[in-house]
Amino acid sequence: MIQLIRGFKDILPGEVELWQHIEAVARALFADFGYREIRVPLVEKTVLFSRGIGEETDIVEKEMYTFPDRQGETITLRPEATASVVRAYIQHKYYAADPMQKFFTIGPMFRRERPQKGRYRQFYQINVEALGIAEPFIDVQLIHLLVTLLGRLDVTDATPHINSLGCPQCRPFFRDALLAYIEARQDLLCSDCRRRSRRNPMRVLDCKVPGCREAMAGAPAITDHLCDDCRAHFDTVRDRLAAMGIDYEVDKRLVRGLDYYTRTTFEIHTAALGAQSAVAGGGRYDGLVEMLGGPPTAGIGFAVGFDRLAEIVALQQKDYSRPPRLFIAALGPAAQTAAFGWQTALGLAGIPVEMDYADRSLKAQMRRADRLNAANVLIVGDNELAAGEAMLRHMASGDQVPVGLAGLVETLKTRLAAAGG
RNA sequence: GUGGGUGUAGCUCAGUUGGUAGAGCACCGGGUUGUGGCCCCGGUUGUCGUGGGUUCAAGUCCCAUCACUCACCCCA
Repeated sequence: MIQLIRGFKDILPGEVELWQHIEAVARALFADFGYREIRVPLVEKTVLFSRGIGEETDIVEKEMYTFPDRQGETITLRPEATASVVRAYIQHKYYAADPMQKFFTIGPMFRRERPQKGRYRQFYQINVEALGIAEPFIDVQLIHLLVTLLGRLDVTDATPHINSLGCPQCRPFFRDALLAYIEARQDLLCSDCRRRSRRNPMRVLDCKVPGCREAMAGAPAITDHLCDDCRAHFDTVRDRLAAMGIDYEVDKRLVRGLDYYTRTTFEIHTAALGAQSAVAGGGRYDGLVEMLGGPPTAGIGFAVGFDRLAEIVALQQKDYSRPPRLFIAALGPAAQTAAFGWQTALGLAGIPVEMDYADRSLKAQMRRADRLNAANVLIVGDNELAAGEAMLRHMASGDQVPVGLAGLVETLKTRLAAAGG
């Protein structure tokens, strides 16, 4: 038997309907706010990600699926979507005609991590990106969209955590202050933190090791070191969120793993998935367009972890399946032939109908109708084809299923109840 | 990359100090029935994850390996 690759998974019928539901809710919401779908390739030149995400991130250093194609060029399965969307924005010169562009995209990403709950090597994200809008309104809108999306999916325990990472003007001052603080407490930190303190001291802030948390409790907060512009931006975001009635928490430990983030960052966590608690996250990346070769352009976006979101929504145990409206239990060769014709006609009329393609016992066919959760069952023998035709006309002409037509059709539940439980 | 747990039928699992592989559900056929639920009878399904080793004998003990899973790490 050939098995699928470690960390990859099948999304089977039954689960797919839930994914479709989530997608439909997301698409409708984004469309209502003027976000347009963009579909970008799954494979890009490696340099797009190494430059966009950051050479020294874990993603680029050890998690990307990178390989040479036949001509020897090094290409990579996309580990995230933002870099590709920004690349498309630059390549198609959106900045020239109208720099303000709002996109969304939904699709698979690839990272070679060790699989665990809510984490796969091929995972799906819902991405929203807004380019060319520097004003804090858009930060607020994205957080609002995220909260609304989760709300419409009945995800309740989701509060946005927000922070500001500052900008290239003010972050160096904070970084210095943080480094000084960390260096004074080197021996209190775990080995991971001592290692990463040099390269990315901000990551020490969100280390989960108790000793580190303790040692970092009094660490300087980025929000105390923001320049005037960044401070004003962050204050406006907070004011507008409050004005919209969105509950949020300022989390000064909130830093993000990708190098391109600036100013506003946000995450949404949930307790439903154990350690993989982040279900969505995003932030502003005002330098990224320029870094990838475009003109200086503001940018902000978020990603929703689709797999995790689907697992959370699945906990609600709602039924998104679309069972057949009718099951035709045909007894005898003539009835089978007629039933096949009816299934075709009703299917073309938009009414999903199931049947056994084999002339099996009524018991076997009824079991299958039950398993498929068919709304109605038509039992028809070789001598009852005329009644079946009448049934067909009724169903094809309107939504109403005539119950009890010639005694042939009844809902399963009615029949079972009549049989006396 | 590191650590823990788990691998036996389609599913959930049992399997004693090592002695020829089991149950329930599901599936298929039949009986009963107002041709169906319930009930009754019968039947199919396994390279016991894989490969080695110990042994007269391994699902069981040992080693390796793979997969799944949870956590670390990282991230959404």
